[in-house]
Amino acid sequence: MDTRDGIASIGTARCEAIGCAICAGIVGKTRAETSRPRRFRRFRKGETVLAEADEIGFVGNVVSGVLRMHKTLPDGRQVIVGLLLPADMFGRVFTHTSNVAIEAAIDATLCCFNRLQFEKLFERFPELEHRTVVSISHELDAAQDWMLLLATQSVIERVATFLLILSRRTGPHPAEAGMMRSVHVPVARRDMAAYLGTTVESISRSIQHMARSGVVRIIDPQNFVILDPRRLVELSGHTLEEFDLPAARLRRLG
Amino acid sequence: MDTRDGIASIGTARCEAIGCAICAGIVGKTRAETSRPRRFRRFRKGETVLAEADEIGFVGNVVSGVLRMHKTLPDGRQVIVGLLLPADMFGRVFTHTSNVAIEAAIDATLCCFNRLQFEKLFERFPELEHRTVVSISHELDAAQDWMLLLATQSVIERVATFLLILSRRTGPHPAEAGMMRSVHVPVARRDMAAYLGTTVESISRSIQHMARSGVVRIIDPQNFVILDPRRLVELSGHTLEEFDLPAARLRRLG
DNA sequence: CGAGGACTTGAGCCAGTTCAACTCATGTGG
DNA sequence: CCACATGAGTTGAACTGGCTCAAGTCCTCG
Repeated sequence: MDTRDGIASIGTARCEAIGCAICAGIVGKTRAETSRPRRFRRFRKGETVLAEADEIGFVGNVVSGVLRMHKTLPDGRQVIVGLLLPADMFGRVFTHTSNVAIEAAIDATLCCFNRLQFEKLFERFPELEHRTVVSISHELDAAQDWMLLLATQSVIERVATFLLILSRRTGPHPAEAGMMRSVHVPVARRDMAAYLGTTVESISRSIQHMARSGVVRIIDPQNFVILDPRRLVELSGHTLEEFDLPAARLRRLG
Repeated sequence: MDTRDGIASIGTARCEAIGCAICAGIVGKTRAETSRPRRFRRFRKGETVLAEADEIGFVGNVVSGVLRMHKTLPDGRQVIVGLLLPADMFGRVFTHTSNVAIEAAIDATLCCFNRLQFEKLFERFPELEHRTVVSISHELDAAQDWMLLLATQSVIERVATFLLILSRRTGPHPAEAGMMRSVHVPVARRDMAAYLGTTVESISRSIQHMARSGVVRIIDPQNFVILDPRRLVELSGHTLEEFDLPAARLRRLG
């Protein structure tokens, strides 16, 4: 089953640039044939993409911006079960109603497909369904990792882990030497707290503590420089390898 | 895409009885052709089915018994990220290494397929891949529900939720009237604690408290009778509907 | 019968929550 | 342009749910 030769991305430049899993999975001779069902949609910060228990009308992936998926208990307590960054898929195939609410955490552009049309594409592009399976699998992996974090880790460990994950996913590629890693947190404290299963106060104390002890420098509430990656990893309770940080390349920054 | 006419379960009586998602998804004229790659395997309580970071050699589903999936931090803290009951799928397609360790929580029989052979079946039986997508989606839903539980709920709420979920999944079908629901917890306190992100002591205190206040009756440490389903649901922080418990049918038992 | 494991119960302690006050940045209307 | 409101973030102080440690019971198994 070698399909690699047949694969040709038919996405726009933007979709190609971010490694859009969906568009890369669509194999077709003509651009027109395959790009018809796709539609770009913009959502402003705070707008709802899909409410909890909503009919799932469309699926797709994030082109720019950040989406947050959250769940709410009857009494109002809520948790963010995932942040979706560019290239991540959202929505669910073969599923009528959503298990989570999806909102734009900041202004976002989405590459959307009608769900039923998207499922129909599986017939012509089996590779697309395989990619969908892999995408959901990764989301499940992330959810299970997060369960470990929520069930066993202290607040400081959670914050450290969160910064390291963001650093790996969104940070500029690490220079060969130097390793001046800046981290941009794309959401406010409130969302961070809902994601990490704690309160804004505890988040604030953890971050200030890490700053006082020289592990990170606070540029502004949403931007940090990781001064000491090794110690940040120690604080996270994980190992260097889990964040793709080879020990050989790390050194302390002044 | 109407494949329903073509679907014929080729599983054994046992697979059919439990609604085995995989075997039901395999469409074939001859039993021999499709049942070849399948193999039943038995695992004794405590045996490892798949270790964390292991090569995923086979996938399949649970025929009888219970599997536990768990993750471990470098320092040894661990959490159970899921229990797999009969009819649940285990393993991961299109994935080389496992994100979780899988062990038999009690003696278990598994219906196993070589992973690569299983993926090959997708070509002939697209319905099988669809079912796989749905299966992973349900696992993701469960993981997200659990994140809500771990991030926001008190220990008593978690225990109540756990009992209600087990009651729905494994309990005898509720009589039209009476609703004498007995719940069998298929794992020991230690596993319950690891699943609910707490300690055996806290689990014990919660259960004893529910017994003292007349919500459940303790038959033995792993068997309970739900005396007051309504109050158990209240304790869980959820609503009746979330556990398929129509209010009209519930009444307090003496 | 003794050892070991599962479960329960008690008592003290602490991480993290809650509540409250304060700073600072942003925006709005007179 | 200032007065004021509003929201985000930080910091302090007190409280508490659940953890830790310790002891005890009960059951199973060799």
